[in-house]
Amino acid sequence: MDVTIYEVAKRAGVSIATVSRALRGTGPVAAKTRDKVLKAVEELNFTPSRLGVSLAEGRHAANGVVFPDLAGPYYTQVLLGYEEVAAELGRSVVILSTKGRTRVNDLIKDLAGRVDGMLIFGHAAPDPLVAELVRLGVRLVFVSRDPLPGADTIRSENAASARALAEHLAGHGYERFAFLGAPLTSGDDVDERWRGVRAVLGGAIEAVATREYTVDCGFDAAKKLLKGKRPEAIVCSDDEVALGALLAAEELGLDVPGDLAVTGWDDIMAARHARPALTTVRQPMRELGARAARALDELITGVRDTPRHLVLTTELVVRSSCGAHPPSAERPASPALSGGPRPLRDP
Amino acid sequence: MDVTIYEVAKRAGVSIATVSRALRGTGPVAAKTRDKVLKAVEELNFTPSRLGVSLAEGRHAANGVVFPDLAGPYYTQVLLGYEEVAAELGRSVVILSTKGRTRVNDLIKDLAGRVDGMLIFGHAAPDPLVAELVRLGVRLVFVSRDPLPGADTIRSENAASARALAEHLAGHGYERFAFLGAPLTSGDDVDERWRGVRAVLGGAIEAVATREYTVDCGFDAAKKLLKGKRPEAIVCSDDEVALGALLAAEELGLDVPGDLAVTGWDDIMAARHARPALTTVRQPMRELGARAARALDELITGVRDTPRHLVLTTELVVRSSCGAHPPSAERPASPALSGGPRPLRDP
DNA sequence: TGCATTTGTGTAAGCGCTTTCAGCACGCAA
DNA sequence: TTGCGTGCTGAAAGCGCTTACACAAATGCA
Repeated sequence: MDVTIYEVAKRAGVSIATVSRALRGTGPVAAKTRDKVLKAVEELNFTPSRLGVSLAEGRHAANGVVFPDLAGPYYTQVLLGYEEVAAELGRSVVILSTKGRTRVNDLIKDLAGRVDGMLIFGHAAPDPLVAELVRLGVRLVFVSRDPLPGADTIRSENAASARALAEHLAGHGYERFAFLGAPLTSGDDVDERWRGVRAVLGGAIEAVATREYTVDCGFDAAKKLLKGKRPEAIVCSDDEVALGALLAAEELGLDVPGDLAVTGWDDIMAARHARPALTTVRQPMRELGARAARALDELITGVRDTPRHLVLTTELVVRSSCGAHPPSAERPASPALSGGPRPLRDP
Repeated sequence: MDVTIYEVAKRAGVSIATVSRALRGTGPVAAKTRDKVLKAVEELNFTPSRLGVSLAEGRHAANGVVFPDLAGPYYTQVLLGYEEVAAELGRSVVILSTKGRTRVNDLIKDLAGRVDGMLIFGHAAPDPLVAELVRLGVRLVFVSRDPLPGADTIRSENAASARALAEHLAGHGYERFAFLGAPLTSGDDVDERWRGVRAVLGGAIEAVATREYTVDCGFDAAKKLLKGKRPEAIVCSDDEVALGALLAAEELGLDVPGDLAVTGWDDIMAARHARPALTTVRQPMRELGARAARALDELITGVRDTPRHLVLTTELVVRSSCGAHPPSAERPASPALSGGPRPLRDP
């Protein structure tokens, strides 16, 4: 990768300006000249240095993405949606994982220096730093957090879906609930879900924290919870925690949904395959990433300069883990769902 | 991000060379001068442009990674291990997913132009392109593929582990086997596993392809397979396919391991939580990524310039999906395991 | 005190591109 | 013939840094 535009120019017997024009198609170049240039490029196997181009153009043609960890399908799916669209827009994606890192601020600032803008998951970057980045003019898009001045935010709807889910469970006749995977950060997705279910169930639901939103942590927390005076239904912060809860129930010899109802959130692939199949709320993870990439592109190209806060719709996916339903009766949308998530029976 | 070193120099009343030296600690700078510079840097909130630095230094301080998809824990874990070490070495990570992409060659070449070296999973890059990259002097490390001249390769041991697994299954007395998730590419990990088990089981095992290495595909293929004259044991290409097979068995009312033994590969988190818990071969996924990052660093810094082919050891993890074992008898290593994977009973 | 080192700083030459600007040659209408 | 585009090309000025080199000032030592 060290043949430069000068060597091409020399070989083609033209100036570097002409080589550049011929290659990018900017400005007029005589057909004969272009051929000479392309021939030289071919022979020398020339690829323009990305650094030279970026420095001259004043843009990186790269986006960053900051996430806490890549554990589980959620981050992965969003990331894939993001990368796909970014590639389509001619941008590379630079990743940064913050979990367990020291000097996160420096890492994020360094990242900011090598991209035109970045996607940040939830609260993966500390608020003061975010403010500084905004002040410096870094283009930012946040996923899964509360709106924030000066930057775009994109998230899936949580509150209404959570209320719908809670009402569905209440419709089963349950009276004692637990919310497993209590929010560790206010303003993030899980926090909204918690507020949503609590708005419906009030004092009938208690919050139980898990260390992380993983199967293991869900398992541990659920086991502990179920050994005490156990709830009739566990609403989990996400599907992974819910899978952990299912395992804990099985280990304790509890039948789901007979002895205990369990619900998740996200509708990851494993939710459908779980036994029993998991009632959950589907959020469009890949689309979240894709939209974020497009939003970022708009900010970078300057098509738009005022922040926008987008909320994607979700679907309540009723399967068997929340309790027995009449075998084939199509469930009508409850009033609470209007304008919110559409309920959906899984085949 | 648009205050330059010139403005800092002006404000501090020194030359840009001095600013650079003060900031990087190269060359002598009087304490008083340094303070002036640092003060100016602080006041202007200066961060050196990554592009300027890279262009001058002649290095990107970034590594690439090319994978087909990010589906499932395997790629994710390797990626995390890689990113962690790369960050530790002061390098960013630029990702590129190839699945479903057109013009993959261009994407990879573009990536090559913005990094100092890259990690490529299996056969995610076509061989002719790889040859060209090697010729161009791009530093490359491959994960999970057969050794290849001119580049490092790192993989987990497959053949011996596969033989050990096959012998373990044979020890259960099974006589009719299927290998689910037949290799689509010769030379990759799954291919080695298939060769390994076949070396032991010979004609007693038949290969069954799946479209991809996912739970869904494993489920579909297993269902089809189990409806015919079914084998007594299914050796799966990886854990995800195996989880699909478990689900298919359940759906068909087959007891695992009573009616059918199933094994996986990788030991992803879900393997331990599956019902029944999955017998599998553990491979050090994060370490694979971490080692790749270090190997790449060696190639880039020039500490080493001859390719190296590394094979990490694996562990046979015997759980319940392969058949009943005496409750607490520690399983001795079979002779076939010497030098190969260490067997391990999971609590 | 004189001379050889250090030490500290600035100048300027890159690094590999893009793009403005000026200039040249040509064709065509006046 | 003059004048005026028009099409094509090259020189050169950046883009934001690092660093070799030159040089002045400060220091060490006899």
